[in-house]
Amino acid sequence: MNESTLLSIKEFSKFTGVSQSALRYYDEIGLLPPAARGENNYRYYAPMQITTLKFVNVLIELGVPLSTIKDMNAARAPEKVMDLLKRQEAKLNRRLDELRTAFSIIHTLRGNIQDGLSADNLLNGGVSVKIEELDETRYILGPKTPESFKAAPTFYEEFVNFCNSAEENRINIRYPIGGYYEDFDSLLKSPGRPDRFVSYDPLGNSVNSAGKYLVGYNRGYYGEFGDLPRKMGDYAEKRGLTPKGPVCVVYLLDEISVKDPKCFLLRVSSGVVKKKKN
Amino acid sequence: MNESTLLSIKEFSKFTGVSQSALRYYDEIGLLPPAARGENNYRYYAPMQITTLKFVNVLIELGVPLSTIKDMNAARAPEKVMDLLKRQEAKLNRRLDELRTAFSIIHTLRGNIQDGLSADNLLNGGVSVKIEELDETRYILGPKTPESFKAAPTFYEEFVNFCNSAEENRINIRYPIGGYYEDFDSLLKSPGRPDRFVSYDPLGNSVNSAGKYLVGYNRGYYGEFGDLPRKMGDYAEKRGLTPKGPVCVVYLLDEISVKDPKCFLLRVSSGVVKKKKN
DNA sequence: TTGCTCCTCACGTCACGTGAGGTGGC
DNA sequence: TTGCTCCTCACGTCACGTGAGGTGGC
Repeated sequence: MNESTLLSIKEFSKFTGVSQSALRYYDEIGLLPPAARGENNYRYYAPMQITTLKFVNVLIELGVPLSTIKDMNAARAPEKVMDLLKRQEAKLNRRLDELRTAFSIIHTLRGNIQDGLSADNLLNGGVSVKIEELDETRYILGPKTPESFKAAPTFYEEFVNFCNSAEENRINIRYPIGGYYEDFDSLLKSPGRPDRFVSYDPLGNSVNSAGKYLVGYNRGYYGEFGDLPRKMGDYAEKRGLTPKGPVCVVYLLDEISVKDPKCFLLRVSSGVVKKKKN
Repeated sequence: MNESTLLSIKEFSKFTGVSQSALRYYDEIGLLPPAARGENNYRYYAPMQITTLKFVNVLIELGVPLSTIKDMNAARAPEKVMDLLKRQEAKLNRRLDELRTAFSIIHTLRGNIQDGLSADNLLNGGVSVKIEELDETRYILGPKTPESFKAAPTFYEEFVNFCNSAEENRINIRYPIGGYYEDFDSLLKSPGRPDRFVSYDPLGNSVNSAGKYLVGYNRGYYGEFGDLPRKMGDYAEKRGLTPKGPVCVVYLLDEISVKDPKCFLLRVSSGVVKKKKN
C-alpha cells in the first residue's frame, strides 16, 4: 500500500460523510482503526476503508450496536455476516411496519384535527347538526360493555378495561379511541356510556362507508354531549329522516391538539334514511 | 375526576407499555406529570393520560426529541400539532427511503456473499473459469478513468476520485463498487486498471441481462487477477467462443465478509458469442 | 508570526436503566 | 415481621459533540 494514497482524517471524513469525532470514537473503541499513524500521530486511512466504513454505516442505520459490529468485524466470516444480515433484515421489516403504523396514526390524527378545525368554525357559526358527506371510516370494535356500565358513575373504568384488554384483542390503542352505539336510541339513553369502545384503526374490519350521515358536533370534555343527541333527533325529524344503523363518536380535538378541555370537540355520526309515510 | 379511577404507576405502565423509569423521567422533565400525587407522594395517572402517552410514544417513535414534544405540549394548538405532524411525515418519508436503501444494500451484499461461498467451493475444486447462468445485474457507471490511469502505480487514486465525485454523480457508494471494461481486450491489457468504476446499485440504468456469461473467479487482494483473464480467454477459445461486450468485475468476498485479504474473492464476467468460422 | 490540520483529554448530552436505601400500609 | 409498591438520589450507558490546550510544518 502506497503511503501517498492514504487519506487524512479530513479527507476520509469528507468521502464517507462520517464526522471526525465519530471516526476518532470508532478508533477509540477499536471498531475502525486507521490503516496507519503518521510520525505526528496523525490518523491515515486506506482508500478501501471507505468501503468498510460505508458498510459499518449501513449496519448503524439498521440499529446494530457498535459493539456487535465490532465483534463481527473481529470474527469476520461470510456465514457470520450472512447471519447478522438475515437477523437485521427481519428487524428492519419490523421497524418498517412500526414506521408505517406511526405514519398511519399521524395520517388519521391529521385528518381528525383538520375536520375538528372545520367543525370549530361551524360551531362558531351556530351550527351543530347537519347532513354531511363523510369519507369511508374503518375501525375495530371493542367488546360489549356490560349492562352495569349504563349506571356507572364514570366511563373511566370501562375505558381502562378496554385499554387493558386491547392487546389480547389485537387492538392498537395508539389510534384514536371512540364510542359506538348499536343504534340512535342507545345514544339518546346514555350518551356517555357507549355500547362499545372502538379504535379508529384504518385497517379495521368494521366500516362506515362513504356517504351522507347525520352529523353532530359538540364542544366539551370527554363524555359531555350537552343536548346534542336530542338536537340531532329533532333535526332529522324536521327533514323527514330517521336515524338508522350504529352511531359513532370520535373526538376530533382532544388533549393531543387542544389545551383547554372546554374546547375538546366530538363528532357524532349516524346513518339516516327517509321516514316511511304512514 | 374520580379518585378511585386513577391509575398507579404500575397500572399505567402496564396499560401503556412504557417503563416506570421512563414515566418517572417524563415526569421529571415535565413532559407528562401524573394527574395527581397521593399522600405518600405516589404518582397517580388519569385514564385519559393513556391516550396522551400513546401519542407521545408515536412522536418518540418518529424521532421527535422529548424537548420538542414538551414544547408542543405546553403550547398545544391544532395548527401547531398539524405543523409538527406535517414535518414529521416528511422526515418519516426520508427515513423510510433510507431504510429501504439499507435493506436493498443488505440484499445485494447477501447475494454477493452467497455467490462468493459457492465460488469458493468451485475454486477448491480447481475450477476458476466456466460458462455460468447469471441473474440480471444492474449498476451505475462512473466516469471514464483517464488514459494516464493505465500506467498509474496503484488504482487507489482513481478509486478515491470515484468516491469523491460519487455524490455529485448521484452514485451511492454504499453499494458494492466494482470495475468495468469496455471489452475483453481492455481487461487483458490492464486488469487492475478498469475503464470505469461502477456501483452495483439495483436501481442503476446499466444492466447485464440474465443469461449465460463467461465467468472467472480469483482469490486475492484488490486488483490481483493472477492469470485469470488469460485463462478465461483460453477457456472461451477452446470452446469456440468469443468474448463480446463489456466486462464487469465484482468482489463477492471482501473486507466486509472476510478477514484475510488472501481470501478476498472476485468475479469477472463477460458476454460470449459463438466464434465465426473462417 | 500566522494559519491550518491534527492530536489528546475532559466534560456534556440524550433518554433512559439500574441499584441503593428508605417509606408506608396490610 | 414479611412482602409489596412506591419514593428519591446517584451513577452508568451509548454514541457521539464540543471545547480546551497543545503540536508541527509551511
